[in-house]
Amino acid sequence: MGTITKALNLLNYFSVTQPEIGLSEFRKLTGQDKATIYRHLCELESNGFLGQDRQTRLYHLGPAILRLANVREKTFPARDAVAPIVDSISDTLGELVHVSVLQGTCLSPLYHADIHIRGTRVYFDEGEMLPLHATASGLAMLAFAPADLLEEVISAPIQKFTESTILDPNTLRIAVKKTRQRRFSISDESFEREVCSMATPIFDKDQCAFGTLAVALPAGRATDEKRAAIVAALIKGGEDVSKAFGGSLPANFNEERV
Amino acid sequence: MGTITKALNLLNYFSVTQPEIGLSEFRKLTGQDKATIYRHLCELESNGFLGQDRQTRLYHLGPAILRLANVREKTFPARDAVAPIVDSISDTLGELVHVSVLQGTCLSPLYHADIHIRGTRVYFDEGEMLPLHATASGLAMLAFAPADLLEEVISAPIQKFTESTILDPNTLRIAVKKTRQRRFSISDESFEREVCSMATPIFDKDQCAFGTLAVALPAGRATDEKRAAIVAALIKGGEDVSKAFGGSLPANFNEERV
DNA sequence: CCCATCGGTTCATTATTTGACACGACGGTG
DNA sequence: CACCGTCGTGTCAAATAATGAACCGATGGG
Repeated sequence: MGTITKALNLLNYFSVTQPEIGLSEFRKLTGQDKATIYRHLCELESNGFLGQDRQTRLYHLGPAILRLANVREKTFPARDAVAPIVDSISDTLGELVHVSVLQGTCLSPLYHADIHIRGTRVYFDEGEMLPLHATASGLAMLAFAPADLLEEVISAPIQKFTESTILDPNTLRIAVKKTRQRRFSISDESFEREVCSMATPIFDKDQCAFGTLAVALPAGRATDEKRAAIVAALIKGGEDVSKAFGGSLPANFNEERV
Repeated sequence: MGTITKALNLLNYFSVTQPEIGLSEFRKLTGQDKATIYRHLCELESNGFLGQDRQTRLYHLGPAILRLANVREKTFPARDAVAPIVDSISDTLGELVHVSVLQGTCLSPLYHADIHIRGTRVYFDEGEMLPLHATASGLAMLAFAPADLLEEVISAPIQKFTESTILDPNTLRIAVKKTRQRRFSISDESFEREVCSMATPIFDKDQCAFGTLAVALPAGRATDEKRAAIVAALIKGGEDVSKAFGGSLPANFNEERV
């Protein structure tokens, strides 16, 4: 692994729940040497990717990221492009909908539409990465990405999130295969308790799956009728989102269904 | 210069006017070896910081940046905090106002308020870095940052933007000193033709200057009355913005004025 | 058909990174 | 006070990764 990757990886430890991280904590998180991490942190800081609190000495994400995000959004308005589609699906279903894109062996949220109704709703954090093996989005991604992605996930240690998290490689292979046949995936509380989620892949202009469109709802609300509605919305929405990215569904995508 | 800095530096070449960059172009821009750049680009891409168009092979900023920007804004809502203040100043003055933060030897825009009136207005790009020696913001920054920043700027080659750009180190020193005395800086067409700009520093909770509040307007509109109004707005606004960041003005800041 | 340009790849050399250890400073705690 | 953990530095030999020149295949002109 190159030096650049190691340094950039440090940035991935920041999340909404952990916006500030100290040197010792990084050592625990990464297992790397203190001096190494420190040098990386300094270099990231001097480039504006990190900032440091003078009192607590804790590090946090820096302003350089905002500038880059600005350029990215102005020139590749992906979020703007998907937002109306995701919002619309969320409105009709009355559930949380999100679009995430593959980043290494995780999915990174790109946009999500919250719902504003009374009662329970799923909490979703756009700053948190989604694991491939435990989420509906992940299954949908694995099912339509090149096969070596699945192998990569299986070869790594598989983290357990709930009682329903798939831990066995073979079970995972079967779930992925089933997802490929159905064109959408289902996750019943495999990532978070009480949360049911369904997802479908989205494709770029080369017909490569690069992310997912997903719906997440409290398990108690996931009746058969609701599920059917979600599937319909996903199948239509998946195509819409792909188009919004300038992409299109693979030719055999519709026929693959069993 | 470390490997990490070199790689991150590649990201800085992206801007709204140049959202896609190819390998050869990077070679021209950086002067580095092609293979080196290529490896850096690959590593940045595999971490989601860059994406590549399969047809044109050009690189663009990746989605990982969006996620990090999201975390940053959710946890350190700097833009949200500053926005109302900047908007308000812009409204009362009827001119473009922006807040930028120091990043290395440049200023990186954090937020700006456009004006929506007929006639001329200054174009401002939040994705573009501002040089320290040629802008009002830069002078204000230099005047209140540690002295070695000025030395660093002077020791580097000084780029000429217009006929009025300060190129001579001593002239720059004098301008900085004057700015320190006045508490605000003026730039008459030293960065862009026909643009007059004025700025004041903003301070964090350690009373360290970390950025600037600035107003930019067409030179023709910069009458004496207008300038007086801008100075008043900057002096009040500088304190407001500093407070919004949880900071405050240095104790001797008001007394320094001559 | 030749030449230039571009993205991508290879490989031996070189320079950098790495991690272990050590030291000083700081802040909190018993 | 002594003790503890943490951050920030240094040093240094060994390991590793970065480097740049050369090379390849594809593409597009003239």
